[in-house]
Amino acid sequence: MSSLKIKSNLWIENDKGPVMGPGKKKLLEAIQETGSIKLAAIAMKMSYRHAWEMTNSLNKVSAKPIIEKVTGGVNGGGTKVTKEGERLIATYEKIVKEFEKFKTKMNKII
Amino acid sequence: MSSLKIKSNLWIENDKGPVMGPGKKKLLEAIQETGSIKLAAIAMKMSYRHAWEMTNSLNKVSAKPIIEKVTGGVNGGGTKVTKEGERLIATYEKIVKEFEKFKTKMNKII
DNA sequence: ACGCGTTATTCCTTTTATGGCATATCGATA
DNA sequence: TATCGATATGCCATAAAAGGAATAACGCGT
Repeated sequence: MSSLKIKSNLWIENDKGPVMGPGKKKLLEAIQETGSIKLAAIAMKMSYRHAWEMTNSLNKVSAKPIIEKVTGGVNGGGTKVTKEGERLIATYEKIVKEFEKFKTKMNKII
Repeated sequence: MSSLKIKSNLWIENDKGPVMGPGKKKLLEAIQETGSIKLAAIAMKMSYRHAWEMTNSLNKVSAKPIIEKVTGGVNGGGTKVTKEGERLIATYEKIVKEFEKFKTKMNKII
């Protein structure tokens, strides 16, 4: 046992680029709760611009839409996470959980 | 089985900061082969400055020296990887190898 | 004391990332 | 058609990272 610790960034990619990581996961969850990118951004204390760019890259990268955006209309519109998006979040959570186990195991041998 | 793939950066830290990652590992190996930071930098096609900063941060971060540098003297000096450095490289390799297994396993379930 | 080749460090330019701000766009509703 | 609130997007200022070039420092051997 030493003071050394394994660290990592972990994310999911497809052939078009990164699909899910810790930042996008949190943002999607905030969107699920608030129903809009704007409110999610406020809740996460990030700029709308940043949040929007994350959602934009999400839909660029995925064949099936991860979020559904409505522009205009009642209340100006809003954003929802699709079933596919929920599935992605769950998959990512699963991987992160397993990775935590892996790190615990490996930290014992270094 | 999908087209999704797990990606990651993996490195080792102690309380002072990052100690070993893919870039530092390659640089240390090049230093082992060449005996100097300068030649290692040339071999890796990176600037001496960049290579030097990496070695500098290595010794800042580690209690036991990872590399030994000699300034001046015959042939101008040189740099060697210590036993501690070799141990670190080996540890990192071990972790990366195990992590590759982990990724293979996880990629089957996503 | 000088030359040599390497490490060590400074300075300044270029590039890239970050972020705010303003504004256009959109579409149901009144 | 005017309003409203959210999405969509461009512009520019600033910050931070990266990089190159030049040069100082070092110490053994001659």
